[in-house]
Amino acid sequence: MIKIYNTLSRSKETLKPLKGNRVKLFVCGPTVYDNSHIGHARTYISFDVIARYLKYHGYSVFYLQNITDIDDKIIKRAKNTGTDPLNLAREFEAEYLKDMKALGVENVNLYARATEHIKEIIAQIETLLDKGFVYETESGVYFDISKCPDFGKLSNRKIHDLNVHRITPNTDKRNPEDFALWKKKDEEPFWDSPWGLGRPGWHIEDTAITEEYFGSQYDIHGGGLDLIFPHHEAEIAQMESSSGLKPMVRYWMHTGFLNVKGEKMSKSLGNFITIKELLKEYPAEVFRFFVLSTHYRSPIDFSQEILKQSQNSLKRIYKFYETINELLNEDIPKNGENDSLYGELLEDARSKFLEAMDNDFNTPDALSILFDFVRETNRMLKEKEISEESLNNIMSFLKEVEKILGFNFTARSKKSHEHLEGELIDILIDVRAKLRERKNWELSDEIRSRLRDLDINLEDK
RNA sequence: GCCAAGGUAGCUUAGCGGCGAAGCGGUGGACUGCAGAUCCAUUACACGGGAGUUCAAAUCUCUCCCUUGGCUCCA
Repeated sequence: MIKIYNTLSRSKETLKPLKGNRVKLFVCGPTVYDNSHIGHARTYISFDVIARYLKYHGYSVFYLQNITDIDDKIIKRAKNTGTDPLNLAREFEAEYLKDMKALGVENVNLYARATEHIKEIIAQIETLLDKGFVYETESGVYFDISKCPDFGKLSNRKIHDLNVHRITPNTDKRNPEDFALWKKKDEEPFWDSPWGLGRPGWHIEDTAITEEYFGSQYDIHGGGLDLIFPHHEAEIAQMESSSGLKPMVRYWMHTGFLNVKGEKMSKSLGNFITIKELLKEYPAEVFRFFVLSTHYRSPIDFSQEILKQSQNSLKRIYKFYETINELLNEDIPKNGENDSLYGELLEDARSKFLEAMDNDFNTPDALSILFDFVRETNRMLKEKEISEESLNNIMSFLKEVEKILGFNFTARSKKSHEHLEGELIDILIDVRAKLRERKNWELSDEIRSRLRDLDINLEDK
């Protein structure tokens, strides 16, 4: 039984999908006007593991993500760089997908672009107009928040609390809190609509897209903590008003921020590190470990030092994998008298590991159980002979773990043996040079002749 | 002002009513020709301050302090 912390109820609830074992998961995707930073990566890695675990648990997951490819920021950036907004969006969408691939985020079934769902967006706005929840002005179409008494239920806000504004509200709205569904624009990029040329507001694309692929009600909606208000609040207002069905989403999940020196990492603060920059210095799995060593809802503070710690911690698990792997290549008995001892240890670890994951995807807890298992097994290996069967069982558990958490122990072992040839030869050459300095001709000649056997010819000047 | 998240050993974090947690780091030891890995031990008076509830509180209540975020675009 999986428990999920639901932002809406502020408590953990047992996951019960709307239909059988099918889970419809939607996570807000990026606005593609620039390279993504590691704060975004934190969120997408978190949901990657969530999707992985749901699948492991036997759910059939439809993981949908939108791509915001039309937006003021995109247009502004395009203007500044003298490019076409939609081309710019395509370019950074490709970069985003590359970044995700590099991070091992690979469980999204469908990416849906806002600009390819203009028809659905318009249809939804029309429904809302017919039902009287929205109104048209000279500048666009707006949602009338006063028609939606439970607006604010996700962020625990009352409409009358929303009277502090740091920017001057657009004056042709009825209430300052009303938000745009359609912005009338006579400048490209624009689309034709019943209200003239223009482009969609930010919130409407998500509900139009989810309605198209999921229907008006679905299981899980995720995103960063910063989207709760106003974005997700607006989504609820749009979808529940348009369909008349509540709730639009059964479980709202929000990831905590990634901070740097206690401050939120964000584009506007300029304190961000892009995913590409990060991956130049550290392997993706180190960052993944760093993300998973904190619960997805907690804030996480980024620094080089902590990443170094993560790297060391992860090494411990990798070493353990290698130990098991090496033992498997040795000549050992198929079965042994200690099988039940090893089996007990393993089953205990496995059930606790899964229990931790069941509990709102508590990856730090799960990792700590894994470390316990590593230590205890290492200890037992020193004293009790292990059999092939026990080793195989441990190995299959490690494979489960790597699949759930998205690590790749095997590839890592391989990687360390690739592209190594040249460097190994350099070492031999260096050592041989030192031997020759000491006039140890016998050993240096042996190195040369054995390399020649491998078709590698060294010629001394 | 209003909402939200957080303050747990040197560091990063689990735990969220009752057996003094995990990893990293430090120190000592075992094993090694040496190193590494591994194991053992140890280091850590652990729970922001104060009051209360309870047989029992890091865990519940109240209050105060500190940090961060949202109320504007934001994963």
